[in-house]
Amino acid sequence: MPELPEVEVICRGLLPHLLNRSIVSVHCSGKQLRAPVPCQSMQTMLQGAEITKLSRRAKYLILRTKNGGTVIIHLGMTGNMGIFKDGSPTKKHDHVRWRLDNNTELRFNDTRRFGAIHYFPANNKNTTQEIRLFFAKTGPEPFSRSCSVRYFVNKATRRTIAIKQFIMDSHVVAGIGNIYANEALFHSGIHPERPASSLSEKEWRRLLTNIRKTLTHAIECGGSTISDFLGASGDGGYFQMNFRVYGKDGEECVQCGAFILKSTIGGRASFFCPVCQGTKKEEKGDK
DNA sequence: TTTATAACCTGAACGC
DNA sequence: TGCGTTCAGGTTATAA
Repeated sequence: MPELPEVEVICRGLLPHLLNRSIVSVHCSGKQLRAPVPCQSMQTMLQGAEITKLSRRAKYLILRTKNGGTVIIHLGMTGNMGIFKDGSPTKKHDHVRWRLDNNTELRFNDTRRFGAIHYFPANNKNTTQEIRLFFAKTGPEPFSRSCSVRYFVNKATRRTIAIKQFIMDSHVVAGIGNIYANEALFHSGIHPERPASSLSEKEWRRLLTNIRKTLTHAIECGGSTISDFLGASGDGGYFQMNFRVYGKDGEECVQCGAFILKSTIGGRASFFCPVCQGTKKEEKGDK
């Protein structure tokens, strides 16, 4: 389940294999992802296009070509990308293959087809504007300066939604999924069901610090391997060894020894320590 | 405007 | 062993 760290790891892993390479052809499985794959336009417009940039925004990979075309890829729940030798056996659920000029292929594999591929053609004068619009509602990157304590305090004003759902909302802040929301809240000692507006400035500072620390550490570890995710190298990450609460229900808390509890918040499995993370109500005297 | 929920999808795990 | 059910979860659309 690729979240920001996993997408960042894939991006860094793919970059040296893609930069300055030209796309020879594009092949699609014909199966629809979350949105229809723009196969025909990619086949027409990307042929011979040189890749000049690969970057990440939120949980999206952005591939740019010299002729101005842009491919935006979301890995969904089970999506993965990797470089393979041309002609090597394809796997079930390989949905898009970009053949490169050095006898390799960039492949997009997605078992559950929750992923998405968007293509903004080179000859469209409004491409830059369209891409800007595409990300217009996406919140700031957790590492950016605009993602500050003040930003969160303002954004959370009068919001009664659970803090865990709030930080997982991509319109609020980009890239935080279920795993890292659970972990960051644990490290901050904040109950996941606390209303977003109930956090004090001090708690927001602690939470923002821990979101950044958790994401940074996960990137350094190569992400987390939870059933589906493999980095661009084909190796799994090992951040899951650092999980303190995620998937640990019934186990003892590493800090206090209490049993980790599991509940459903916003339809998502949520894990927390009932002692270290206090209660659903705001901390006394912490406002 | 905010919140809640359903839908999309496949495979693993589980119970019978 | 085989079948049916449940669960996992990011994003979007829709309803309340």
